[in-house]
Amino acid sequence: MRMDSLTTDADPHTQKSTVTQLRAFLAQSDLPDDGRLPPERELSAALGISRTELRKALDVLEAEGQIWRHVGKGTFMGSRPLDTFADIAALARRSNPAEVMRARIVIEPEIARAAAFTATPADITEMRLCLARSRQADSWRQYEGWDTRLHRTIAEATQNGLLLGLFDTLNAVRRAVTWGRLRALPVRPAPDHHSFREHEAIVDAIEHRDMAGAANAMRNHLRTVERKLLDKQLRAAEEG
Amino acid sequence: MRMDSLTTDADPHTQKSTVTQLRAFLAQSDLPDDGRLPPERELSAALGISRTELRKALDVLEAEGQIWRHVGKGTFMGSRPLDTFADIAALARRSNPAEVMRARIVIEPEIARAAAFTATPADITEMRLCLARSRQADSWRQYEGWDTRLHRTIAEATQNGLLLGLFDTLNAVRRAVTWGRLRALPVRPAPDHHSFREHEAIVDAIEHRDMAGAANAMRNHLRTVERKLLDKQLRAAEEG
DNA sequence: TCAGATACCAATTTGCATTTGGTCTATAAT
DNA sequence: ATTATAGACCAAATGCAAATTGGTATCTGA
Repeated sequence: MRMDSLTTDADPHTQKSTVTQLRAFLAQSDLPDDGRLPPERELSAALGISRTELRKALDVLEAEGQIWRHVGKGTFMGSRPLDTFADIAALARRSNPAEVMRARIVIEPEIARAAAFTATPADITEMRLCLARSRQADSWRQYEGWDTRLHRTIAEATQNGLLLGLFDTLNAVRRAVTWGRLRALPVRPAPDHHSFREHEAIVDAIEHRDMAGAANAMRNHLRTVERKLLDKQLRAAEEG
Repeated sequence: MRMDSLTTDADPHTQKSTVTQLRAFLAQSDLPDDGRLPPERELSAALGISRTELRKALDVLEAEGQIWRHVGKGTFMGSRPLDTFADIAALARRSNPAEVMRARIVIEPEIARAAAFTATPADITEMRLCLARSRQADSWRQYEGWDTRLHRTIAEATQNGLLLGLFDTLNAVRRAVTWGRLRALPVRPAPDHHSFREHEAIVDAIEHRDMAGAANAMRNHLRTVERKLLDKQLRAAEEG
């Protein structure tokens, strides 16, 4: 450990003064709402210091967490916005089937409730179409396709693009999460498959503008799915 | 009656033939990996038919679910992929403050309900901390920081990483959406600001494991925020 | 009456120039 | 010798105009 590293830090006074000068400038200048401060080239000119020196001062503020920077974007006051967790793969890696199921049970009933209030006749027509097609499905894969589309149509019926986006994210994670794994069985869902009745109850409630009924029907449906899923995992655990 | 001699007329035979011709073309031409087929203008020229007629044939294929189309993008084979916009910026561009508020009212009460079931003592301690800090805030910016952290702590308390991820997405969109715009007023929130009472009601309910109460308190809080937001927009509209 | 051609529209993509933080180098200063 | 300065360059990000593309309306002609 060489002590001269401290002395070569040449004049702590100088450094501190530039940081102080910068702090003062930032305190008195009113920044735009997004907290962005001027580009380094402008700021250094405005402060009458070199860009190098300014950057050293900015390094200090960044280390203190006062500012955050990003190439091409700029330098901003405040703390860096949390990493957009919107990465499906990352979410899926951190999650698991049970968690996905719980999240669905939290989110989707409320989406159904909202849809019961905002759904257009066209939405309901499409829901009915999904119902019919899912009954006619020749394979589980086809059935799953129409099931997914029904749930998404309900999310669309909220007429809220953000809710639809959140639903899509949830759905993408659901598909990405590694389950036991979906069988591509040639057999088709039994005509008395529980989802048929449950799906119909949901669409009926939405059609009748029964918000509470829609939420309950969706919750009931997802809880049944959850139960079947847990049963399946148990059986797989016993067999495996 | 000789049907086959009158091929110039617009009978079902002609229409069907264009569809067949199109099918044959698509079968023998190798499309790029994304399944995109040539623009309508090119394709109609290549097939020696008018764009109108081609579009009618494409309409048939689309109804059959063989292809999907999107303005500005093109026409593609296969089923339409769900636009998985996990992209915050894209979501924000398509959304607006009112929509964000509605989405919060749909999602967050249920998150609070789940949190009331799963919150740990440590979670509740942190919520109380956020409450206290928000009361002590010197500026709206500081207050907003603690408010955001409180809501996120509640989402964390669900112990569900996926729900937390969805909440973060919602929150990121909320920040990204351009409002009237947040004032950087030097004044601090009044000591009797409505959010203080409402936040406390939420945390109280969570602490008492009162799931319905937590959901109601959160809904009540967000509805108040929504009302204030609308009032503000109205005033801004009148002034501007 | 209806297919065909044309023009226009809005959503989207593409390409290019600009901006911006990050980094390196040469020069001058001390 | 060290350091500060200025300048140049890079990659990421942005902004903008032009081109592309599916969708739609209008006019024409048979």
